[in-house]
Amino acid sequence: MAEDTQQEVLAGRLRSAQLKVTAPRIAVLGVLSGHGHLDADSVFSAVTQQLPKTSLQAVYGVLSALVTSGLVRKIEPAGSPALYEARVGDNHHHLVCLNCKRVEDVDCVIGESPCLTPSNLHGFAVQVAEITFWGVCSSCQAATAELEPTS
Amino acid sequence: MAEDTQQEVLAGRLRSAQLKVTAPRIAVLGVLSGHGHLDADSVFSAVTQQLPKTSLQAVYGVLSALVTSGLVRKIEPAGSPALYEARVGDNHHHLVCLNCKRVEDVDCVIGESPCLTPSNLHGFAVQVAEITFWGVCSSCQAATAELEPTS
DNA sequence: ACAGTTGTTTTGATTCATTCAAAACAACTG
DNA sequence: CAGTTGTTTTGAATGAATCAAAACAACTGT
Repeated sequence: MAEDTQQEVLAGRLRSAQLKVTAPRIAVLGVLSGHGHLDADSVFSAVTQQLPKTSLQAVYGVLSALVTSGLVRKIEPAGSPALYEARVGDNHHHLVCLNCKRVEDVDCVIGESPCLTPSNLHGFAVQVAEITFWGVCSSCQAATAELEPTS
Repeated sequence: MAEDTQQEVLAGRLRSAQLKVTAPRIAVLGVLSGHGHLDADSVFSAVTQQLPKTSLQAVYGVLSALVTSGLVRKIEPAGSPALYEARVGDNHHHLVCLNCKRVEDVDCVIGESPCLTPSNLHGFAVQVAEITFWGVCSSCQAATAELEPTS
């Protein structure tokens, strides 16, 4: 059935990253492939629905292994717990809502290379440029407009 | 003496931000004007040298008041506690060492505006773009080179 | 100069996300 | 299928930051 093939795809990804294939790892990878940006606790909740005896620490362990091997990316926006996403390898950026902390992907920035070129490197060997756009998401704009109809 | 005029300058900055002038606030502002990027605990250590009975919570309270009023900027690089800096109003960016977490300022990015223009806003009202450059600082490069002379 | 009001600082406790460590256990190798 | 290696569980601990109430200090107007 479809679930099995999906599990095999995920297992293959784990194997090619030289990771042992375990049920918690498949579950975590599956959850992250479905949803966008989840914190450890949300991943834990989702995982325990299919694998009830998984511990939170196992989730932390799995996430850390997946991040280290490059299968999952960890982002840490100010004011939120760490978030994990399965979209990887394209160094995309993020839009974060100042109000509700919702996160959206930003495919890339116009021009691209300017953002990777600081004017003064202070002797640093720069490896990546991480851009976070802070703003107000559409739902929060709507909610604010409702509270202040004419100001 | 010079110290008094410096204190008056800091007091003036507090007044023009509509903040009451208190000894802990002047001390915190003074510490941040001298050094670069400090976490709450380092600010606390520096402040208690001139004002021994200041509490850590007071430092947190002062920092939060200064940040809210725009006199101090708070940055939260992944993997470090929050850092505070007195340089404010110019939306400069940061270079962070992947190894030792040292932070340096980046005056601005070549081109500047491209980095403020995401390709898809997802309905967000974007207010600021924050750029963090991750790399290895010169001291850590030197330390690594010493451990692996020819590889 | 001083009393009142407002806002700040202290004191003490608590929260949350995350990490550590040891023992029990399961996946891959040959 | 047994052995090795690495993972997961269990239980506890950490660090950074926040909350709340009481004591206190800065500014206002008189």
